[in-house]
Amino acid sequence: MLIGQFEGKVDNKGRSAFPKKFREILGEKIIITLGYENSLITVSEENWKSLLEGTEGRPFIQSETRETQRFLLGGASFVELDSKGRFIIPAYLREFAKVEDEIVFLGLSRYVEIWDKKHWIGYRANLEKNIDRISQRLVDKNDHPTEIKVKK
Amino acid sequence: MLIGQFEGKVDNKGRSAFPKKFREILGEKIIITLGYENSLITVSEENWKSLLEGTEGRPFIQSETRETQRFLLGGASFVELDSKGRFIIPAYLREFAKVEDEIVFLGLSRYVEIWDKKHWIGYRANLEKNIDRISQRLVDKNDHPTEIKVKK
DNA sequence: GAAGAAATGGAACAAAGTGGGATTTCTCAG
DNA sequence: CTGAGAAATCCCACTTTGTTCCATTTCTTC
Repeated sequence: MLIGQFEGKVDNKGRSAFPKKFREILGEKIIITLGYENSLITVSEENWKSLLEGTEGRPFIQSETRETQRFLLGGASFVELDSKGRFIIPAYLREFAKVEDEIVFLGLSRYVEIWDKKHWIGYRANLEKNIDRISQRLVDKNDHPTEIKVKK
Repeated sequence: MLIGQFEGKVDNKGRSAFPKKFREILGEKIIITLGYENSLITVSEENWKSLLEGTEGRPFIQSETRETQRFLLGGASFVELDSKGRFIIPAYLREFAKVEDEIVFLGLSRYVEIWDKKHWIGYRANLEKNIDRISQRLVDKNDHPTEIKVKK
């Protein structure tokens, strides 16, 4: 299970070392794509493929299909770790996540999020301030099943 | 499978270099035609026909069928890459896609979309609003215990 | 504190991208 | 039918980028 938080950095060639602990679980071949709040998501190849099932073979003349595919396929990249466990974050993803120098790897059960460190610190500060309220809402929601289906 | 996105440019002779990764999959002879949202579609000869599925075999009396086919078929061009992997986007397609200087190649499984960079950035900003909905599926799927594939 | 493993940074090498110029082809006018 | 001009194509060389490998430093463990 992927848990914990590790810091890393991106060198001047865009290279970044994947934390050892995570590497053992995710494998050498990983998929990196756009995530929430301008973070990046990395998942194993297997998990990625299982997500794609059901999106393939759909008529591309439907606009919904096109949008989903542009996001899932056009936004994702297949990366391999080098012999030292390093990989290159594609330029457009670095741009998206506003990655500069220092980054943070977050183990979230089955996947790993990558954040720009400054961005993460700012986000976390906000999160900690509001965690009581957010958790409370989560509890409230779970106590009222009828409200769960509300998804923005 | 064609995934990821790459940036490219059109030189002063109208030439563009097709990204290496895509070239290896598509081959040297490609078909380029009008796409949706003012993008361009490039596809290998083999996949061209399967791409048209969904538009064929429908009653010809439907004007939508005729129009969709005129759009896709009538706008198609056959292009070959030069020894350096470069090709020329036909003038009418450059006009259609409002291609100026910088372009973006999007790998979408069986075909590649080409966008004017500025146009893509604008479109993507809108697309990112859907990130929540789609990313949630990626994460949800990974959290379902029944689907976990146990790794060493 | 020493030995081994891992992380980091840099240098060297290879590959791909870019631009310019020369040659060929095409078109249109004389 | 022929020649000039423009456009397209080909080819070569330079620049930039990406990749691999190696050496040094840092961290762990015994």
